[in-house]
Amino acid sequence: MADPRLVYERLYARFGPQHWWPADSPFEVIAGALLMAQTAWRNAEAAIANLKRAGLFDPHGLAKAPIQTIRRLVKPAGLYRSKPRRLKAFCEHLVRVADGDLTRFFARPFETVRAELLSLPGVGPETADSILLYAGNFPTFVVDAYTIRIGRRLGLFDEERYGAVKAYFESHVLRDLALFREYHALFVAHGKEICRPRPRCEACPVRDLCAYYTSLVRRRSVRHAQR
DNA sequence: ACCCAGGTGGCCC
DNA sequence: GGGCCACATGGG
Repeated sequence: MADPRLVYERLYARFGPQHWWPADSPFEVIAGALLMAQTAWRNAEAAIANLKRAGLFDPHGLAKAPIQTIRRLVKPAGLYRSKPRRLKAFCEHLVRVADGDLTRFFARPFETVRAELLSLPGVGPETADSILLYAGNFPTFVVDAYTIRIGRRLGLFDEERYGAVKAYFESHVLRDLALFREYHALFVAHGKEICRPRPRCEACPVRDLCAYYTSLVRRRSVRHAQR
């Protein structure tokens, strides 16, 4: 079975450092995480740009702004009936518990912050962990659709449940902030370019480790032999 | 004209 | 716990 540390080395060698999360402040990481769900990143990016242009890109401002105003600005991110409310709800919460100060917000025990995030609307496990890892500097492993697809195809695990996949990486990879950040980012890079719904295995840097590819080749050679 | 994207919540069994 | 579905936009 493939070693997840070796997979990391290969992906890093192929794709290089990803400089993730793509944002210039912790608050932008959070806004991005909330607006990104089920949407191409460029659309979440456009929504953030609109908020910035409108001078409405800060916790206090968004906590006070009318939902209609936020809706108009974040429209390119889609799901406009839920995302504006999620963004506003987070900001209201942040203002309430930490006067809008993210440093204070994160200066509490990991489990406390994680449970709080999960209680907010639109914040599920992936969004919560992304925020904790990339904005809060907590070494917690982020699992997304790419992580599950790639891990399953490689044969690392046969699991789809968020907690189970997260536990797999946290027990098989050294718990390190920079490493966890880079690993997740590399999964996304690999998933976007290679390990897609229709995979491009010819260009895959880990295909020799991959259970999916191995069985693909086996089927192919059987068919060839039958001719 | 489809299919897809770095999910989440609601509802049912 | 699992299975299914709606949600909305913009790009391939």
